[in-house]
Amino acid sequence: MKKGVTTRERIITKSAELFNTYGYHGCSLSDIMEATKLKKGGIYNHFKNKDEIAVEAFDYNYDRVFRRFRKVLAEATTPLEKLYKVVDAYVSFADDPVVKGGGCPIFNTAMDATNSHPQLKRKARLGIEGLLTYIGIKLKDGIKEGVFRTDINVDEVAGLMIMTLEGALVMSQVNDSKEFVDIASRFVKDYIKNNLVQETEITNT
Amino acid sequence: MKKGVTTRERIITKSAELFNTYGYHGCSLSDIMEATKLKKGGIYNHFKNKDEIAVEAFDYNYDRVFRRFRKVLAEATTPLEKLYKVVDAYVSFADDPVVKGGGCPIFNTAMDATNSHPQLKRKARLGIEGLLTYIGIKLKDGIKEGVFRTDINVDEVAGLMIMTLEGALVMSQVNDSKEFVDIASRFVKDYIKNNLVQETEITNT
Amino acid sequence: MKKGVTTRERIITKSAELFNTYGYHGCSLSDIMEATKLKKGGIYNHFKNKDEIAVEAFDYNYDRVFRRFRKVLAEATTPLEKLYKVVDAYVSFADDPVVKGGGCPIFNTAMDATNSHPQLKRKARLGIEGLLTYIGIKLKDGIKEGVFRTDINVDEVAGLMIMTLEGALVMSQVNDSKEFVDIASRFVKDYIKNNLVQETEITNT
Amino acid sequence: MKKGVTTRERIITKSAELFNTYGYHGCSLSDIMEATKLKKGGIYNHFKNKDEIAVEAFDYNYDRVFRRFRKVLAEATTPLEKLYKVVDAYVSFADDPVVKGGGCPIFNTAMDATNSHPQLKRKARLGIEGLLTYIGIKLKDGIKEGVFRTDINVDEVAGLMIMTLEGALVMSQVNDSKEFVDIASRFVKDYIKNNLVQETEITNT
DNA sequence: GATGAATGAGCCTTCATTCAT
DNA sequence: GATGAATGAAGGCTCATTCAT
Repeated sequence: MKKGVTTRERIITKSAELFNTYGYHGCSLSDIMEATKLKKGGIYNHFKNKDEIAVEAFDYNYDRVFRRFRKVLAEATTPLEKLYKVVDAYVSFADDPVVKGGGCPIFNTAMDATNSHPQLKRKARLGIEGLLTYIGIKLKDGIKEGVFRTDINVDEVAGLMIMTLEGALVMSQVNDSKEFVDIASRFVKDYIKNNLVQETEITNT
Repeated sequence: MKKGVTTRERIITKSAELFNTYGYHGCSLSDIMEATKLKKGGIYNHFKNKDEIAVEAFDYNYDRVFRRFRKVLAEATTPLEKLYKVVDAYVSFADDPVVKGGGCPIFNTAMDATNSHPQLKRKARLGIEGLLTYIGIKLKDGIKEGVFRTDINVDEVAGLMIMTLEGALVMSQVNDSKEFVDIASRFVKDYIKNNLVQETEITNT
Repeated sequence: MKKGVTTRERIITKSAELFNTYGYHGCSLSDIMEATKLKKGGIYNHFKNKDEIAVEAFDYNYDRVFRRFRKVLAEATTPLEKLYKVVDAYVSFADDPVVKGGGCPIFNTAMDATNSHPQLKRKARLGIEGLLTYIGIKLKDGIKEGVFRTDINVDEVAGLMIMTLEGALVMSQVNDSKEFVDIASRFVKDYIKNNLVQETEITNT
Repeated sequence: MKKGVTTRERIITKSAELFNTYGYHGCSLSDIMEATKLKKGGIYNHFKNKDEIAVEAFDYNYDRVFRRFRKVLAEATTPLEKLYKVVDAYVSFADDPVVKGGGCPIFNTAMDATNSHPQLKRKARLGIEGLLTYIGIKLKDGIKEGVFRTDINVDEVAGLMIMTLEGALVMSQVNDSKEFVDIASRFVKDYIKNNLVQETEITNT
């Protein structure tokens, strides 16, 4: 309450950045110590081990991702706008990272943990399911409202959007350029417009 | 002399697997020792440090990726077939990994090294450029032969194919299922058919 | 807090002996571990690396040298007595080493570090300057009090005393005998008596 | 015979420099490998271990010291000149080291080996005895020829000359200046003139 | 006579963790 | 709730040495 954030939160915040930047094995407790200005004991007072920190840091980063989505989608009103904004949110990851280290922390963790940290892998998997669900809901809403075609495979479309935009993020990160996210953004938006949107009016006229 | 080369290759082969599986920081020299049945000194007789191993391991994996592409594309004759086979090659990464640990080692390295290993990051970037170039050539060949539309943006299309398929690979890995690569495969192939291929017959009639 | 200081001091004390005995490269952290009954981590809690230990160990030994000087000179009252006692202090280095390993730690470090450890070399140089200054002060005091001749070159005389006595210490050490320090002692004392002391009586008569 | 020097000699020459520069523990076989452009095996063909190299390197350096003495004394004819030249030889160690690393290799080894390498310590002791004997002979020759006083203690004088000049060398090395050897040189020469030379003529007249 | 390949022990340093204070 | 002090294991790397070729 003192400074608005508890020590525990500070540890999570800082290590969330570190884990997203360097990965689980690339980030040591000394790094966390330095970042939090705490000593070993101070950290272990709040967490029983590094894994626990990593797991909570993931949760924190996961939350940040969805905060970003909600924030970017806030002003959108129609399902189409909302879906466009989902794309914009992904683009924003490149301009203004949700967390230091860049990219999408969910995807970053997925790659980092797949073969080395079952617990984090599981979290990452659930995280991606979360993304799928989130986008899925936007799609379903649009279908319900008659904006999107009724024959679209929601899971597939959501999956395609995610893989394209996430893949683009990685490529942009390693390339130090926004080029690929921009390409992905345009492509996905075109795809939405051309393949998801009901062409009722146009056809009818 | 023969033996030295063999040992060196064994070190590279084994550590290529280890680095692809656990990442640079997640794979220790002890791991390499165990995998190669060598002692530390034996390893350091062939490489001056861990970085050198990692770099050569990347080169090895990079080569494996393109060997796979060439192998899968071997029987394809037309540019369209070739492009389809590029997709199939990516799908094959999920069925039968080019290297232990799964996924695409170029992409894996990209994520692993982005914030922690400039040299590997550069290699990964060049690796992705290699992928872009490779697919770009297939596209250009198709355009030249009149199979693909002349107005396609080669770089963009190549980029889109890669980001989609690579993204799908990561999602499949963390999900322990081929689901997403299959979706990506179908999608990309449809895209090729519907958006890249010249619609000569239709036009002709 | 008390305990930490104690441990830190123990590390310095013990490694001061080891460095003086075996030199920087001849003394390993394992040696320090054994001497301090600490594990590596325990040592690195107090020092960031071997160099830092070596530097502080030098400071400690430097201090011991001057403590010895002060102790031996404590009872001396006149400048002449004091200068004699400086010689005695050097002799005492052979009988009862200021620090395990024997000789003069300042000189030992000088030789050990000259070509391999710039930081320690600098410390050793400053250490020798300290010796020169210390003896220089005794000489100047004697001059001021009219005991020593006014025309003596203080720096030269101090330098000559040091080089002779230090050289003798090394020779005695390698020879396992006090022979050379005794020779040096007698010589330097004669030199003081015959060349530094004002011959007032003779002149007066 | 090929290049005038055998491989064995090259190993000794190079490692003699290295040992004099860095000391026994500060010089590794890798350093010797690099300096000799040989591989491990190539070195171990000629020496059974590092100690053997170090011992022979010492002998080589010892020889170089006496070669220098002989060279500098070559033109001297009278015992007095010869003794002066002994001093000059020592001074030359500072201007033009007998062996890379500087100083007097005998003294350097003495300090390096005293507490850590009995075999080398013994060699260094014998080396210093050699210096004592060498200077002793010059003194005895001078006494025999009536140039030096008959009552001088040959061993003591030789010892004093050595400790002073060697001590000065160390101080000059750590100080990166010739200052102290010059002081020592002047002092020892004065001492020779004033205390060793027979004052027959002066007294007689 | 030289190299190449390998080893076991040791180097300095950092790791994650514990626990008394 | 935080620190200080300690640990055992492991990190990457170099050591001196051996021996088949």
